[in-house]
Amino acid sequence: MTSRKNEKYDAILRGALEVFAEHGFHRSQVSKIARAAGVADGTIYLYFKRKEDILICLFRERLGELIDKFTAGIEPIADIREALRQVCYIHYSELENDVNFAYVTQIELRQSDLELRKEIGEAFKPYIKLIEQLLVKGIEQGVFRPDLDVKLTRLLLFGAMDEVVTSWLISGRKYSLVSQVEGTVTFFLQGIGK
Amino acid sequence: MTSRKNEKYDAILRGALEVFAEHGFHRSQVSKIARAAGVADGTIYLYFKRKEDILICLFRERLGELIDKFTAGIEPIADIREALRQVCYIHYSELENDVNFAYVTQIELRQSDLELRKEIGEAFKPYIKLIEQLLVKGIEQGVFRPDLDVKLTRLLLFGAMDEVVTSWLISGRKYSLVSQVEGTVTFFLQGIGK
Amino acid sequence: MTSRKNEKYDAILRGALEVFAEHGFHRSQVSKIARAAGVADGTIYLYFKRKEDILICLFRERLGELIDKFTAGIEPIADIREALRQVCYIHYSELENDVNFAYVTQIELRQSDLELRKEIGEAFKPYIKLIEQLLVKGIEQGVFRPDLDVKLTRLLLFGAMDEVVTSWLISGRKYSLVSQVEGTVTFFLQGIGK
Amino acid sequence: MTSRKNEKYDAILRGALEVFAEHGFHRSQVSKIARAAGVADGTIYLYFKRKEDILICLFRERLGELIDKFTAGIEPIADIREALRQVCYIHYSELENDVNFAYVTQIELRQSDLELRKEIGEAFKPYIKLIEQLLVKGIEQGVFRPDLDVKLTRLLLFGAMDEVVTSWLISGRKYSLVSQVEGTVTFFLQGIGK
DNA sequence: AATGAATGAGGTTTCATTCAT
DNA sequence: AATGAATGAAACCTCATTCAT
Repeated sequence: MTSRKNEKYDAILRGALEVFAEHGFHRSQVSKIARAAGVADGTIYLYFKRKEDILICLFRERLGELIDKFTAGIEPIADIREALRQVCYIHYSELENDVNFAYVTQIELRQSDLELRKEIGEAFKPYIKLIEQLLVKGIEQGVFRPDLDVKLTRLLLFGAMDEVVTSWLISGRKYSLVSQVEGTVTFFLQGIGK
Repeated sequence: MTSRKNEKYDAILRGALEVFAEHGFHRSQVSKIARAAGVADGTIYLYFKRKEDILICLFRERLGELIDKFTAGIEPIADIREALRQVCYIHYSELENDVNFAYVTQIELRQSDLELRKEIGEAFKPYIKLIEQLLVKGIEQGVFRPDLDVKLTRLLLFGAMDEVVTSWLISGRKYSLVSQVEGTVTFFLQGIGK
Repeated sequence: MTSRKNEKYDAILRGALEVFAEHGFHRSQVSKIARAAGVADGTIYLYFKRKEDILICLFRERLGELIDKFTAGIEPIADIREALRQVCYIHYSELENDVNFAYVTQIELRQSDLELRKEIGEAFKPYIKLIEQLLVKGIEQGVFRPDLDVKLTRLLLFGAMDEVVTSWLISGRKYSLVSQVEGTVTFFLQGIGK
Repeated sequence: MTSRKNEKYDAILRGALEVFAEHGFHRSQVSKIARAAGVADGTIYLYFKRKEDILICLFRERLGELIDKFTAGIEPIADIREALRQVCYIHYSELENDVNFAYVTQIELRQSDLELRKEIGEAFKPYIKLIEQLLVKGIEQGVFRPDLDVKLTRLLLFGAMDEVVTSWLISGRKYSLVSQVEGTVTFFLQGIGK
């Protein structure tokens, strides 16, 4: 029942991901998304209030799944350093494995005004929080510098990874993103280590 | 003559910076920019091919000046670590001191499709190169790790600073950006240090 | 069975009257009417062919009742002048006592193209006819001018009353409509001359 | 110069009058009006804020002219009764001579919600005022009943004439409107009584 | 070089109506 | 008979760009 109900909703999100990634948000007409989703134009507005909402929901849905993967991925890891590596690995590998989603996240999602950016920032928070918790735990365990500014550092880590992904995308994905994990994590660990 | 010619050109860029910062790129009609610049709508097309060009040129002009400031700022500094601190300081302070430009750089400039993003990446290159040279020099001087992946690290540094600035903007500029220099640079130096 | 059938039919008309009066015909979505009537959107199309039909039927039903009231109201009155006064009184008092119906009659009903206007005119005919009969009887009784153009005069009477009602509605119903009966009827009976 | 400037404005109003009269307001697409006016769709929005504005302006312009004609028409007439006849004559003859304008005034103009109706009522005021002055003057001269409710009577007069015009239009203009002047004015001046 | 009136393509969204259940 | 999810046509308006002056 629920799955039936979500059928169109999911189809629209799938179609939107496709179209957004290929044409970019602003060049993606609602009718194009509808066609890709196999529904009528008007149907989209039964599930989403505005075109922008599709972008936001798309992002939220996928990011939610990602957060779960992050949480599940680092949970069993006792070593904080290893956990951080895992975060970076998941960040890079997930985006490398879903290029469409990577495009939407890195390029399209940024094509929005301040208002929307704030909402997106809100959606990112759980991830940022997760990094923060890692940092706090690391400080408690004496693995990271005790004088670390947690709020600043989480930005530095996220920003650094984010740029690596964007750059990889813009340059045409000519190299493996996952191969950058080692260099990134080494930089992080030295940076925040004692 | 040239200066006369530049008069309108500059006025348009100044007007555009104002309008872009206040309304965002997509909400900035050409006529609004023209009014802010004190010229007629059509005049803009004597100096710029398309609306997008204004954004690109605006960015290039200002970034050019910035690059000069960077170069001039670190030239006299012998200590590589200190030079890196200076880079970060200039990055943060320049954007903190010109909020309009900060908005355009961090928010509006990203509101563009892949095509435009590539052009912008091109404009950023001199800055990225400058960071790269710093890294190379640091490695040569034995101040930075010899196994540093220069191409990756420059992204990590830029990305980290970029995110700090964006986050500062989106959060409403409630704290001093320059006050984040120390934490940022410490993170960098430990991260890339021996 | 018939009454059961009429149950929904009536509910829809009641809902429509409510919604039309509050939002106006063009701003009254079928789904809004359906909700007000407590039925599904599709159900409406089991009873009415088009949205417009609801308006027409609504009007016809109520006008039918009104005509009956008019007929019943003037039947026992021997004095033609008094009968005319009664017509005006019913016209004003009925609309004053059902403001929703007044809105629909005076404002919404006019929001229709020529085609529809003709149909509405058709529905008005019995009322116009009733006025006409009154005039004829009055002439026969020697109470009214024998040279009266009946076809014209019925329009003049109806139009005059109609305008008084509309003006009362538009002005915000700040005075009693019934209080205008005396002035109106006096005007009818003796015009404005001495 | 001014005439040049008004050229398009007038053309649009002329086109709109044509299209409104033929198709009705709601069925008159902006593009249809533009074509009839010989301008581009967008041009319309240089002169009118919204489609509705065209209707309002069209009406105001023409009504303004009419008011002038009314004023000029009755000015030289000393006899109040004759002046009233003249008002009715102008009212009927002007609309009979410009059927398109008649359609817009009697049918299309009413197709608007309460908000707009109020604005239209505002535009009608000068005409209503003019009738009022006539009544006042007539009372002063002892030609009309001294106990006349001026505010009510002006509505009765206007409403009566208005209905005659509308009915003439809806019935297909099968008779001369001007031929109704005598009957109408006689009714006004002495009512229906003997 | 400068103007700004004119252009017209383009896209989101609404909502009356249908139809499978 | 009743539902309500789905449809998809339809149209206003915006605004980047042009071009006659």
